[in-house]
Amino acid sequence: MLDQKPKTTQDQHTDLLRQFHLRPTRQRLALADLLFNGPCRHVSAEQLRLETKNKGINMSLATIYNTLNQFSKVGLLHEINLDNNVTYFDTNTDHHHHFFDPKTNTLIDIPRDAISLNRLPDAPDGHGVERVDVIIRLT
Amino acid sequence: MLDQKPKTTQDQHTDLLRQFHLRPTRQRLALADLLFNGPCRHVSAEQLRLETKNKGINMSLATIYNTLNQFSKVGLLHEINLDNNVTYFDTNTDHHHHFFDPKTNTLIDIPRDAISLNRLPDAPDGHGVERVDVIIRLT
DNA sequence: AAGCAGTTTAGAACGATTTTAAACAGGGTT
DNA sequence: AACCCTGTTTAAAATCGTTCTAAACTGCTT
Repeated sequence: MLDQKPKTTQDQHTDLLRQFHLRPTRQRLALADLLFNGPCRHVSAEQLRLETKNKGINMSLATIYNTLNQFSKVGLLHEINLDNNVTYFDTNTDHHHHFFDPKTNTLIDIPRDAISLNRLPDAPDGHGVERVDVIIRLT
Repeated sequence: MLDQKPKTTQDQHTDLLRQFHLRPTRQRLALADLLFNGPCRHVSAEQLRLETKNKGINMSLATIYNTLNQFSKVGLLHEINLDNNVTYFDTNTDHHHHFFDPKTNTLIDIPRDAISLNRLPDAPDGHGVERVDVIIRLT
């Protein structure tokens, strides 16, 4: 009888990356680990650079940018831009909304059904609606 | 009997600037002319640089940035940030919403009452709601 | 006309992000 | 195992939008 090895989160991330035709490299797995274990996050490239550095993972900033952009392109992350012209990456890719605290540049998720949008205007001619984002700016 | 001179838009802009304790300089009046005559606009600093250039108005890019920031600070403009990490300035400072066409990086105003937001979540402890922005991303 | 504070300017500096071109590493093939 | 090909990573340079600097200038009051 063969031992059925339990699937580690590493293995899961490997599978995930392969699904999107991204090679499961050391760097991408390390970032997937930071991003997709635990609760949803809103992170910038710079924040991830610090986290990898603190964990002793060696990775260039360019790779972090490349990876975040690739993850976004395949739909594993969602880009968000705020006042400070820094791109944040949201690990929650469901349709949902945000509180935004401009003092701390912090985002807080709002589940989609916590806001009811009745009566939306028609999209201009030749366009459809891709997504509706509500940002509640806090004081 | 003295001739009552009609008030030019220049004069109006001069008054406007004085109201906010901004000296009506040549450069600020030129930008006010581009921004506040005609319909509402969503412009970037770079767009205004081109417009002034094309009109033969000499003005450094730094002045355009300074002026746009000052106008925003006193409430004559509203800043908006989109995907491309460029700051746009909205001459419509009423509370309203936007369509956004990511192909052309274009914003289209939506009057406030064209969208009805029922049921908003409570702001997190210690915070109030400053503003609610709805961005309808077009295809 | 004089003087002062506020304004403009060119250019340097800055921070976030992308590009470059060369080294490297998966993952198949033999 | 060694080999190869292509995709990936890398450090460094380049780019882009924006802000800062320090010197020149200009409204405005006296």
